[in-house]
Amino acid sequence: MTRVTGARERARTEIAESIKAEARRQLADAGAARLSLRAVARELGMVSSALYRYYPSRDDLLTALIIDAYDAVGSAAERAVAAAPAADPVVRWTAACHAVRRWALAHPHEYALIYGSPVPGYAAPEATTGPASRVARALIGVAEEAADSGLLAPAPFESADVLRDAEQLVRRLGMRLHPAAMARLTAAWAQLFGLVGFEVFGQFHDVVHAREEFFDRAAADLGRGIGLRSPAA
Amino acid sequence: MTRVTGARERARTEIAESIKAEARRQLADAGAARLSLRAVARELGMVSSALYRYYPSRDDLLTALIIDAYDAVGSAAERAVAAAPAADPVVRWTAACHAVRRWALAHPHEYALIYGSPVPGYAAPEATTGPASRVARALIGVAEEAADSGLLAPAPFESADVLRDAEQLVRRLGMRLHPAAMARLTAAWAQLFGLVGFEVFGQFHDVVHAREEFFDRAAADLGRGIGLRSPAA
DNA sequence: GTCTATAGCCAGATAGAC
DNA sequence: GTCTATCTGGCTATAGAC
Repeated sequence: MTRVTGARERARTEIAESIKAEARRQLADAGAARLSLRAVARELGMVSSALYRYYPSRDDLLTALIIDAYDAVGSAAERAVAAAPAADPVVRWTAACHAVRRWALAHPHEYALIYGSPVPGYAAPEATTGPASRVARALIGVAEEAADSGLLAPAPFESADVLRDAEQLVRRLGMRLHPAAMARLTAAWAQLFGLVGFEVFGQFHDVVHAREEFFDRAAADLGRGIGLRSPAA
Repeated sequence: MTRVTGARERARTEIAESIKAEARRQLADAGAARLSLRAVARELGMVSSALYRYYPSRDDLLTALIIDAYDAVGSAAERAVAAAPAADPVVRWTAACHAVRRWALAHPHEYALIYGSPVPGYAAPEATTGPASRVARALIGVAEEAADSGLLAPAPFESADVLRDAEQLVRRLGMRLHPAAMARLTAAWAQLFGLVGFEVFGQFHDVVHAREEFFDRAAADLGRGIGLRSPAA
């Protein structure tokens, strides 16, 4: 009995996965706002009503795609940090930034789904917030390790309100970075996605050609801007 | 004859403007990807085919909206710079940043149209590039004036490729900023829109509450990061 | 320049047979 | 769980009368 259920569950999961895969493909043609259950079903040789057994509505399919995308870019950042040399926080930071950029350039439509314009009429449910914070967590982790090694310059004064936000945030994420450093990091986090977004969305067209070099420099500056220091040789 | 033509032209322009105004209103409900000529026509009490006399296709209407949006945010930035005290480049820079942010928060859907996810199937024509550069020009102007007053710290070394891009860009815009400074400014320009975009698109939800203060601090840091200096008291 | 009418599509969602 | 069929809407774009 368990085995049969198991097989069924497996088949169900596989179909659900292939639906998401096809939907991801179609994000490129239609964008999130025009993602169509019918078109996905058509392409899979299913009939549209059959899809509703897997995703009760278009928004639920969107939510699944969003969670997957956040997880993908988050895990790319985490892996980049883990693979970078432990000794140099600036290098670790830059590695995380490059991982985000690489993932975004490789998956521009999924990037648009999570960091681009909100989809009209769609409100992201709570379930997306965890995955959405993975990149930030990876960056915070780099800063925390730097602080542990004495390689994080003390952050300058911030206003009480800004500090309160930062403190709340650190607590909610279960991390331990100093609030003033967290405030600066929050700004750098947003700025990182400014660099990535402009490249992915085409604002650098005819403006920046040496993009990898440009980004590398800007990302390192961002890291140093939040106080990360390389160890003395 | 001229007068009659003039009146006709005026009526035509007025109708074209009201079409754009209604389309802007509908961007909020539908987003750029689902903007519908029919819905616009309906709301104006016209029939859809009548709209084609003013905008030969949906994309042409989109282009008109995009140009207007770039012009609006660009002129907001220009006016902010003009209104800021001439003596302090950091203050002038920050004023431009706040103007961009204010415009974006007041017109989130138009912001999404120009700085958000590309509209699938739509390619912006050349005519948009001029208006699109107005914000950047305003920021560059601040840096140039700072340099004139000796209030722009020399930019550090950049790679040859990055410098070449920056030089080309300055030339194409008909400006005169030093290429190394331009390279830094390009990064700051993208980062500014990272801050603004995250706020407008909801990434700061439950993350940053003291948003104006947070932004003010980050924008000033950005300006100082590209080398702007306040005059000695 | 606006109208009616039409072609030729598309969508999300549900009912009910099998 | 998949199917057919259907409801109820939507769309861009064009033809041709007025």
